[in-house]
Amino acid sequence: MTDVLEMIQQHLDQLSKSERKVAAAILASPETAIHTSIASMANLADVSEPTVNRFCRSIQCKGFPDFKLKLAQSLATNGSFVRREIAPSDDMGTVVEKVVHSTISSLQDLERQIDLHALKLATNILCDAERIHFYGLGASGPVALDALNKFFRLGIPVEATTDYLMQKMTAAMARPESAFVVISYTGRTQPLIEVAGEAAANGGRVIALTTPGSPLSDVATVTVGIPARENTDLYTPMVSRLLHLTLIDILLSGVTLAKGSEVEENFKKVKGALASTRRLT
Amino acid sequence: MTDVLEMIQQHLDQLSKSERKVAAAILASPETAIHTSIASMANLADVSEPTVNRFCRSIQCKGFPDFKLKLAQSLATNGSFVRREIAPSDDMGTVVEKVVHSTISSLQDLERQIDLHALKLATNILCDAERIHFYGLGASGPVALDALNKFFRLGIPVEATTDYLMQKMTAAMARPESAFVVISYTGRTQPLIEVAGEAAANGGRVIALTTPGSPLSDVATVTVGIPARENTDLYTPMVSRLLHLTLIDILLSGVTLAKGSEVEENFKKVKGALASTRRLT
DNA sequence: TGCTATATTGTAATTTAATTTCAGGTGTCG
DNA sequence: CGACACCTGAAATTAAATTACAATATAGCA
Repeated sequence: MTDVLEMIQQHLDQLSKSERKVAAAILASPETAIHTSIASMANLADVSEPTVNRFCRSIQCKGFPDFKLKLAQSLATNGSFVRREIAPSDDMGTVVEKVVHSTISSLQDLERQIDLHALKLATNILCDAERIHFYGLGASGPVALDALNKFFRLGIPVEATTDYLMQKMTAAMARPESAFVVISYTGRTQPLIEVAGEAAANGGRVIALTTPGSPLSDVATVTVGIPARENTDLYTPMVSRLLHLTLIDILLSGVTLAKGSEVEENFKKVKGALASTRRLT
Repeated sequence: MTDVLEMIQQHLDQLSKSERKVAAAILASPETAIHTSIASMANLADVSEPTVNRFCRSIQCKGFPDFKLKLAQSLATNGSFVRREIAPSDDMGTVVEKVVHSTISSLQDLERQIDLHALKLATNILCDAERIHFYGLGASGPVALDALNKFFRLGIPVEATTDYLMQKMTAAMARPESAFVVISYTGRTQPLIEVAGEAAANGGRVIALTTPGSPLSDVATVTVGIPARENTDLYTPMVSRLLHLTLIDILLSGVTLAKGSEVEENFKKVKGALASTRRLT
């Protein structure tokens, strides 16, 4: 489902002056927009009724009623998961609710904002790679290790390096057949930028799992990620890893699909190997 | 917000015969109901237009348009996050959507099914602990390491052990002031059950992040987790770590709240230390 | 069984809302 | 400065929803 509010933002520059007035009025209070007729909507935006109608058409709706419907839907989906700070007075149930909802909200942001083209590029690089390196420092270290756990099932050599010196050494040996997935939430961690740059300079394909437009992003072949959210609150749960893990899930799913049957038997082998470590009762 | 579909079910016995026909038609395919006029709706239900209108009034709506709006909203909130398997024909956008929605759906399950009492107990154990150990093997290893990254800010000794022998050794030295967080999705990994049992036998407090009722759960002081979901699909993204990371977020939030101001300054120190590794441009 | 009272339903009229048409205006570019 | 394209809104048209009312069915009761 395509979100209407998003649609408005996207088409904002393609709208005429009066149509923009309508957009502004709706963005100012979407809740009211749902419950008013086209006439009062025209009043609120200080334009004529046909203009409101044209506005609806401009953002890919059949008409005003259709627009109201779509708006109601997107408010229903977006409104239910909000990011709220945890307060000292919260009980356990509230903490659970706030953490989970914040996480869901971030995932929704991810879905909306992710660059599909970049994702496709990254998938292609990973598919073609003869060897994959995952780099992470600090909080992103475990993310790299997790990626290792998932990707080694592809049946090609995969490494996760969380040690700066090891990263330097492996980056020095980069070749065009090597893919490097460099993980950093802010994309401003100096040592990581350095090794990513070296890997790229030596011919390696570098996929940055980071904030687009960040210094790390600049040295990478392709950047996969969404803008970092300012995070001033002490109690704010750290959703960055969650997002990166999900991105890695997405990349793995994409690669698995592309590689098809040759990978499936690897999955089965791994499942078999694990079975013997399990206790049934 | 009161759900319309729910409303229909509730008022079903208070509706007249023809109105029930309308209800049936709508429940049969709510999606169509949104996009049709009152006239065609009357046709579908084989009743007259005013009857459709009366039906809307009976279920606490102002009229047919209002009903359509409410219906659209409740469909948007309830139906939108479903777990769907990834198919070879999916394009990148669909893969993203399916992975993200599956993840969100799992998080919603977590919110609904989590045992708040167990969570509170676990938080208390962690608050009282003088030392915290995180144990994980295989895919849960990175989760343990991630927990380390988050919890060391509490200012007490924290360790993450992903090596079976190291786990055996540290478990042997367990004391009542030590808390052990043992992470396993299925709760059936034999070596982990063993070390968790040893830690408990030596007097340690053992928090199991795993499936309730599993063998690991049996040896633990308290179990935090939700039932494992059968996972037969090859392409199904692995959401278990996501859930465990979120649970750790929740635990940390709980402990941070309980400890209050003494922890806050630690957070600030950590932020300061990281700042110097960042590049601003 | 047959009658009345009440509730239910549909037809037609009315009202309301949304859309289209068209004319007047505004800005732009040669 | 004039011609063209493009906004914009007034008025007309069309479509949709609602109301009023009449017809029909249904239940209760003698």
